Amino acid sequence: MSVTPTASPLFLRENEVRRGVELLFFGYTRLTRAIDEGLAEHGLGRAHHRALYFIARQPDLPISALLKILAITKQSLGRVLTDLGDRGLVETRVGNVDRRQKLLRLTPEGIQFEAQLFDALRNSLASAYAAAGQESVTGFWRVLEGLIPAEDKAMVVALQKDI
Amino acid sequence: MSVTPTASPLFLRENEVRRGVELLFFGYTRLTRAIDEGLAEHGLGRAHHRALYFIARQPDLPISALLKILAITKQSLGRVLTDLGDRGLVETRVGNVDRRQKLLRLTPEGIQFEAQLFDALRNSLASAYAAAGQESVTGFWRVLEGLIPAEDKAMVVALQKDI
DNA sequence: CAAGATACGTCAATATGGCTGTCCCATCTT
DNA sequence: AAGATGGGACAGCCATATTGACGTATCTTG
Repeated sequence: MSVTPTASPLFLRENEVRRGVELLFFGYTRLTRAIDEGLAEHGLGRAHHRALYFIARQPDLPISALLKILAITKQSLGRVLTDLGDRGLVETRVGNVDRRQKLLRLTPEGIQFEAQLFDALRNSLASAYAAAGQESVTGFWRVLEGLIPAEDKAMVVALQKDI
Repeated sequence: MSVTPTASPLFLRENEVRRGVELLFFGYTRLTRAIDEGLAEHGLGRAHHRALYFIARQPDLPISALLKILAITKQSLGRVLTDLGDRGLVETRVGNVDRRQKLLRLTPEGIQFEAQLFDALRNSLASAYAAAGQESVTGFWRVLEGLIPAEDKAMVVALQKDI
């Protein structure tokens, strides 16, 4: 420990914080752009991909769970799910434990389409992982986890528990 | 080196890739939410903040440079800059080397407002950094840098060179 | 100097993805 | 039987992005 008194690290890191803000902005937006072309082929947008992605991740997800994940309104999600249903990418079945629920899953075409989009994400992320090295990947995850508020963390962990 | 042949790491990391996709999604969206309240007080949105942020970062930025950073159209940026100008947060001056250019900078009110928004970002990011530790922060940066296409990297480096 | 390229502004039309508020129905819980 | 919950649907609105076309001032170059 240094003898020199230092101000709280929380208030001494403007440069590091700006760097993080900028890298997050560029990294996130560039990653999402990787799939725009594939989406446009089906006349879909990024909102559709987000739904598709999380349905692929947790088949038989109830609508209420997807609403929590995406943190948008029922109406906004409704339009997206209608589009995906119309294109035969997503289907619903009645919940077996609670018949009010509709459980979402991808159709075979939906599975194939999501996999195609995921390939683009994998190409981008895997090459970033490879360039940075495994220790960096761990750090990448740790920092991002720290950005997720405590009340949302359980949701994210649930997505990843069955990996 | 293992004797067992392994497939290319670029195609064996579905779990790691999905984890990255999800953490980036939640981390990025939660970080951006941290400033919504402050923006709403002025009737502004996230698009305004992005402009404000990069103008704060590089005073006397020409409009063309901001267009490249944000990667949106002139028309979209035009509205944002009009709003910021109307509220007295941003001002322009004619370029001294090239009189066609308009150099953007924040007014004193703009500087103060940007700093207020930045405080919220700093709180979120600094606590994530602190929880993860410095080695993690380095990894976080490295992976995100790997997500930025080569043709955009110079732009990001330019932002950070004067840190 | 004339011609073309560049920086910026602006008009009109359009798309996407969010929002609020309200109301409804089916089903589960108590 | 009453209330809570899961989901759907209506209407209207807002923020942010798009394309294409055109105009003007200024810089660069043959």
